[in-house]
Amino acid sequence: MTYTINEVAAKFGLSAYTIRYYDKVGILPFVRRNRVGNRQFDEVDVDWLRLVCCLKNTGMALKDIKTYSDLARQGSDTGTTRQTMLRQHKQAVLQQIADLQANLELIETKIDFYADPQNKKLMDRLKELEQ
Amino acid sequence: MTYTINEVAAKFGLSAYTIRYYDKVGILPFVRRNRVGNRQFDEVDVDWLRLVCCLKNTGMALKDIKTYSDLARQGSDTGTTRQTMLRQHKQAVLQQIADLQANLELIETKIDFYADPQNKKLMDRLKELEQ
DNA sequence: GTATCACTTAGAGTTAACTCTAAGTCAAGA
DNA sequence: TCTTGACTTAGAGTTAACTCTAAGTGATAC
Repeated sequence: MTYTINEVAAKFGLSAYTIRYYDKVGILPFVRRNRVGNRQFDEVDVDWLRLVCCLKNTGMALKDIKTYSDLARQGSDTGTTRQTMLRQHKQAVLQQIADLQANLELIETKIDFYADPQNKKLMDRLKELEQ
Repeated sequence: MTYTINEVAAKFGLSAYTIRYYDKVGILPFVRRNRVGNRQFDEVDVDWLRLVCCLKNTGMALKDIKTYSDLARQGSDTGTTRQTMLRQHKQAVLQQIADLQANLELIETKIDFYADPQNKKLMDRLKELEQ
């Protein structure tokens, strides 16, 4: 089973432009072409793109995904280097989650603040300045 | 107690350029100036900037933070509207955390994949193509 | 009094990540 | 055969969020 560029784009909620852009910057190293020259994505390519999207959606910059892709293109000798990259990225993701949870507390505090009518005056900086 | 632009920049890990940019786009609506015209941040401004950073760091676009700021500038009548914005943003943040946790699983799977020497061949797409 | 320093402004430049346009190729259907 | 549709490319344009430059002001240090 193979997929066209529009099929994989739909599968991952991306545009065909984006997929071509990813190919252009070199993070889709294995995608082959049919006789006409159109990209033909197989299951391995789809799995690869899933990982690319995962790394992108967890905040990895495309230039770092490129580094990772270049290692993959070099073959299995780079396995431990790739693993190290993912381990470090995992820590970054854990940190992101912790940061989001900390920020969530401030957002919740602020929501509660608006719920209390006693705070009406504090919601209005200009009134404060008049005094 | 008041702070200069460089002091608040340091406090929040931003550059003075960024603070001026935030002021320019209108998300620091209450900051006053001293006789010379320099920005003078008081505790309320610092609290406001803390919230701005919180919203920015949880993925709210500056144009939405601007909308929120404009509401704040209009006074306490907009309290419930602001609360609604924060409630919706809270849901978006919870979704982000859930998405990060889901992506984390794929990253962990991939780390484990690299840990198993049995997968050496699968790490090398080119070898696969030779067969 | 002059140099230095921290600030000011308007506006230009940068970067990442797309997003689109224009021109072209090929295959299938009427 | 002609048109339609899905793809191709190179390269230009867009957007968000800064980031910096140039020129200027006013207070303090020598």
